[in-house]
Amino acid sequence: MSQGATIKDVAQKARVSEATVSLVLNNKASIREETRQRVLKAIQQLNYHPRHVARGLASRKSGNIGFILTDDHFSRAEPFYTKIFLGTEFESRKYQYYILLTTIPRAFHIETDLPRFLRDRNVDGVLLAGHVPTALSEHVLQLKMPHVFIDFSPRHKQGNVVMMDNLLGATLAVRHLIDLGHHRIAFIGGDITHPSIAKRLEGYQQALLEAQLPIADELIESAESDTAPEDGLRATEKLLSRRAPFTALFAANDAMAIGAMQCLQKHGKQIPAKVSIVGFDDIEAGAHTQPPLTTIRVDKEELGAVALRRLMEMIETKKELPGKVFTPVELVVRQSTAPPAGATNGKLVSAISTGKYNIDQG
Amino acid sequence: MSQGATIKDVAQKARVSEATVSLVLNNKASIREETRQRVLKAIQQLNYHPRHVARGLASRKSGNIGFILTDDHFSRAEPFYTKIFLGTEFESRKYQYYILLTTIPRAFHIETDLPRFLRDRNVDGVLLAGHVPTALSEHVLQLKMPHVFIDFSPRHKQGNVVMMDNLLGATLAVRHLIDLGHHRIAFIGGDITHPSIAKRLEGYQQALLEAQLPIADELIESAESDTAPEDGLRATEKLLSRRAPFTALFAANDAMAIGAMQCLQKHGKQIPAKVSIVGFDDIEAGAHTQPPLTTIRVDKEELGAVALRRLMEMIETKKELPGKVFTPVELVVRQSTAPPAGATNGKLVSAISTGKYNIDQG
DNA sequence: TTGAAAGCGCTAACAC
DNA sequence: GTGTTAGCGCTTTCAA
Repeated sequence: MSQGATIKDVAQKARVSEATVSLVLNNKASIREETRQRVLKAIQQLNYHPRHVARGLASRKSGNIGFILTDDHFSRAEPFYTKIFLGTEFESRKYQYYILLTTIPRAFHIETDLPRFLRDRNVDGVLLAGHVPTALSEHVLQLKMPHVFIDFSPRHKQGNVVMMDNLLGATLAVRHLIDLGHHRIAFIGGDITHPSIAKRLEGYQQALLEAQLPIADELIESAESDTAPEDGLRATEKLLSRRAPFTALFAANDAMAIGAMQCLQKHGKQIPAKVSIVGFDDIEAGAHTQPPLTTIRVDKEELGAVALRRLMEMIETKKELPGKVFTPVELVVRQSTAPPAGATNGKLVSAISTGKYNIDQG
Repeated sequence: MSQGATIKDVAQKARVSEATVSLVLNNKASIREETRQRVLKAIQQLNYHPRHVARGLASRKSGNIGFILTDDHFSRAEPFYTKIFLGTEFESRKYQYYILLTTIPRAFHIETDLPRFLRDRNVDGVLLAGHVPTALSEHVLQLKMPHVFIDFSPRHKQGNVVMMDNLLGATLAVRHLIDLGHHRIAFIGGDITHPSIAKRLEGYQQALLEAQLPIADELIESAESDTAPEDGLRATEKLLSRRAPFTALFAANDAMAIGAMQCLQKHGKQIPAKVSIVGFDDIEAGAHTQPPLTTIRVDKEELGAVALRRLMEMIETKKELPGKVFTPVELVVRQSTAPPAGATNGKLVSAISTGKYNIDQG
């Protein structure tokens, strides 16, 4: 266990004090270049690596970040949060920080399910990904521990949130349909109480307004309670039963879009010949549907990386970073969208990127 | 940061020395019950939680376990390794240990991609899940760091391995088909160099031998290089082209089984009326195929938990634990299997559990 | 059964 | 610029 050189060995070898080695290590004070080189050389020769725990104790920091999400989010088939985590973990390497990933049950009880690292004070800050229980987020606030919410915005709190740009994404999706020549564009979305879904509906409406197209209630179906393929299927079924014609459909996410495709195909409506479809999220399954799904791509790794950077900044400056950050989204055009039957002037559109991070749009 | 009671506060409040508090905490020496209670009470009153880093420095342990897997394994759509990790993380709580999850690229270079915690000595042991590069496993061996391989057995090393019971699982699958009355049972499997796949083929053969059925080469197709649905589809296509009749098919995993189903259905062979199919792994998609897939279930969380327990034992005893451990598997009967057309005496079979952990079978 | 004291390997004031 | 001196909050001998 105790194998490996310590700072003491380095100090001796370089004929300086331990303090100097520490200063070089953390390039704190200005050190004469010559001594710096001597220390660096000793470090290399001894293959010295600072012990993370020792550093933690002395600096009164743990050097760890907690990453919390509910177990169902994590073990879901679509590796959405997994990729966010990956982005976080990768970014954390630049800061010499470690990520402690833990899941909490969906039915969260604060007495039994509170992540240990919160009690142990074994993290300097936490990342909360996806929908987390209010009891937990309130506890974190109360601890006054630096934190960032990812892809979720708790009701009782503004700020410290990193999300994908739902509003812009939805707008891009619907604009794409409009550009193709569609006028009657339907929307399906479940769990409309979820802030992300609500924003996507808002984007849909906004794009229609922009184009001076009417917002027709009979083309909006958002009563389902979840956003799985089955919900998409049911929502589309309802839409069809209203007999209000539409040539395109924007689904609040790819999962629902896939359900919608099944429903439409069952009814003999070819995609995109009869109905164009756009989804949201760019999940893997969407690339393998027949036809492949046009969608809005979200950079999950970037979401995780941005959140970590903000958190590190908060930890270093000991200040809250006000505002939400929205990470870019982009339109990915595949084969599920085309000009409506009989259209004359559908513009040709290719993948559109979206500029940079927008702050505080929400 | 420095908020929170320390051992000193507890000692004062309980009118004992810090050493005594420590002893109570780790119930090391025999402490008089009365003092123990006094200490415990003080701990509660002060809501004391030992600082993880301080403990680590003093005990010369990090209190962390590293969990290493390749990034493609981790972000794969089927949350196989994710669930293994979940099992590990959950189990680690009992030991007051934290898991440091890190991914390595598939194209691993030891100079640039070696997990930091190995350099920092920030873990007391490591778990390596799935196929990991030889360069890495050799480095770990060389560090003499306690380690357990999960679902993978490096060529250069026996022991310290936890796997699902591939041999038994395959045997159960094929026995099930035999019990239903099948005699002509095909096998498809890709990447036969992978130890797990090889074991499954072995189990297939063993079950046939047991039942005194011939092992027919023309019913075995294992030339594909991977085990994805496409490979299953191709393998089945080859099988059919040989015109050797079969009434049942055992696929080396569910992914291939799904591909096989597509192929057979395309050729108008109804499942299970014309051909029965059994897969392996019990992935989620298998429950939603038409018909739902009979398969071999693997308890992924348990796999992770068992691996952690073994690792902890190695850390505590400072000894290697020789031998491989095989975690149980069970047959899950769904609708993709039935007696062959015209069968008279297919036994009715329900889910069969498999007894307990077998050591060193492989 | 308990306490005193040393020390784990590093950082952080404050001198010089 | 660099060294000295204290710790950080625990565990761990070794005595008593």
